[in-house]
Amino acid sequence: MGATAFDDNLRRHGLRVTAQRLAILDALAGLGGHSTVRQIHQAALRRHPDLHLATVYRTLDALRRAGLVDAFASSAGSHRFAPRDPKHPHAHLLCRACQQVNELPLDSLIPMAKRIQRHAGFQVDLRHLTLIGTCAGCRRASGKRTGG
Amino acid sequence: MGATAFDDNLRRHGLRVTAQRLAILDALAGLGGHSTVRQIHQAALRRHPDLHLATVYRTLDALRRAGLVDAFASSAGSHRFAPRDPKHPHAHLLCRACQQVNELPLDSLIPMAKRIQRHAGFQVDLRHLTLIGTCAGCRRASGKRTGG
DNA sequence: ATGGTTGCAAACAATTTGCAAATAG
DNA sequence: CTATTTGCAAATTGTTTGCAACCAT
Repeated sequence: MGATAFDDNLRRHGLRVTAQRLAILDALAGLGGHSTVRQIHQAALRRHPDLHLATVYRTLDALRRAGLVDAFASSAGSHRFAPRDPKHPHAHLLCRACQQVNELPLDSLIPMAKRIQRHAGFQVDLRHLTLIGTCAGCRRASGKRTGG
Repeated sequence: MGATAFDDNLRRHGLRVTAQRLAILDALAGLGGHSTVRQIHQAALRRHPDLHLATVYRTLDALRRAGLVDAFASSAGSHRFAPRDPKHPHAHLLCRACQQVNELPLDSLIPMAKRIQRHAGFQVDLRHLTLIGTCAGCRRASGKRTGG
């Protein structure tokens, strides 16, 4: 582990490179995304047993401001965080039934965003978009309604 | 009290008609929508000075389950509530800069929802949709970027 | 009368903050 | 060396809950 990509990313954004931050970035990458602060903390503890929860909050906030992670609010209490992947930008599909989060490539949404910007002057941030609804599985499980 | 529309709505959904609930519904209507629990409580206190905050939480939850109000999570801590208006269903545009919430008629979004349902099998609940971004005013105020 | 509702206080959970010690640059 | 960053504990804020009294039905 000859530290590298992470180090650079941090420094590039004017943040100091600390063991804690590397542990958190590593946890974020490992969890894959859509994780709660609690989950990130748990995962990062493996690399850095002393890591304090408050540090995770502060670090995630710094990373968010630096644009290294995306944050979004779920209706269920806590926020979720995901490492930002410039190669595969995506919005989120949050199933109200099973609380599972899936990804939706931005392509499907760009026309809508353009239309809204034209009509309402509002510039939608598609990376922070979370669509709430019912996933295929849960819809089948309950009384699959076509809605509308 | 000539009670009426509100009374009926409550009873129709199997809820008892209490002074507290009428005060809360009235506050919701007066505030117009997108209000926090705190705001609703404050407003409702005028009609019912003893109204306890816990009651507001319980009532809003009951109203939400009954489909009389919509709830949505803002990234800034607390949830927002709005009376549901079947005549003018709308999604929400939340400006990250000024925290202001505006409405967006669902028409603009239905094609997108249909496409997602077809492709991902995910049924989007458009009434709980909050688009985060930057409103026209704030975009002009700061450095209006066209965003990628 | 009887079960849904409320007020209250206390419990909970998520997040933030002040401060001294530790440390990256 | 100096400005950041961290650990910790305590404070804040948002929300939920147990329970006895209360009130709509």
